[in-house]
Amino acid sequence: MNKLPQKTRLTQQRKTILDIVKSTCYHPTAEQIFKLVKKQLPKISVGTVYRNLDVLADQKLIKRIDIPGEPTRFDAELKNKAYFVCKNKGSIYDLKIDSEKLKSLVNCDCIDKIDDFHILLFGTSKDCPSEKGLRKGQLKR
Amino acid sequence: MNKLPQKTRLTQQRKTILDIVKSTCYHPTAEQIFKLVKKQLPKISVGTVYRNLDVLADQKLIKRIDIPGEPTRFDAELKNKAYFVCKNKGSIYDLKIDSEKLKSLVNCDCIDKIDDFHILLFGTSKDCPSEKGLRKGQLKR
DNA sequence: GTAATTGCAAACGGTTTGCGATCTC
DNA sequence: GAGATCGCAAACCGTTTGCAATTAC
Repeated sequence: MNKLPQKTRLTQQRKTILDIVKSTCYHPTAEQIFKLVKKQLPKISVGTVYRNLDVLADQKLIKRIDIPGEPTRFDAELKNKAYFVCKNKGSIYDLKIDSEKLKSLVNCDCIDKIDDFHILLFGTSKDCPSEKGLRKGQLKR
Repeated sequence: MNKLPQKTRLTQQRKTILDIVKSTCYHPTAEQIFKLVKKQLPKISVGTVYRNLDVLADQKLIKRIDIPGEPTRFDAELKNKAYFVCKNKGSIYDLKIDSEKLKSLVNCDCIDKIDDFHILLFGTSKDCPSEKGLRKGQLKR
């Protein structure tokens, strides 16, 4: 939610960062993105990554996923309305939630307008990944 | 989610911290709690506050409220299932949400069991506090 | 008595920022 | 050329931690 400049530019760095977020099926952290970009642009610095993620998020090209106690992750799939975090392995599954139905669950006359929501569910998944394999939404640690 | 000791003790510090969280109608941060406790126990240190908040949260006597980009807040009202964050003034309103209805909104066969959820709604409140007054749920900044 | 807890202070980790140099439009 | 962005490194800020001293049970 910073002030964007009047005209943003499509630099190599910004393009590469966006491509990486778009192409990963899991939801990488800034640190992970940094490492991945570095393979293509070895001179890039963390600051640049954070600044670009800020810009891209302000432009609504990507979305932040804030999980308490973990570094922020990023998602280029904007239609994901919620995330399910499996306790066992730290996997994250994307959930689509009907915004209108959700709003109807909320009873509070103090609310004028709901612009956005941030929903995390915690629990265990049925087919919880074994030690061996990595699955969609799972971070290597 | 740390390992609690076999027997926890009710120290002056822990009692005071719990009392403060229970008695405030807004949702204080660790820092704010620290300042308030200090009035009663001038020698207390931040570390003690954080450690006690951890213990109390593990004992389910209080609840964390994690709002992206802000320090963690604490709530002694455990029945609050969600929070509404007013963008204009940073006010937080407590919401009760029907857990079962919420779960029915989620369509994902990967989920085995939902233990907990964490819901934040962002928007504007009808009677948004003016510059003059402070209201329930609002932090002085 | 002994395990839990404290105060202190230093360290941590993710993120931000100020700067002069370098790009993009 | 002007403004946006970069790389670098230091700073930031909320939180955690190691340790010797103290306290609750």
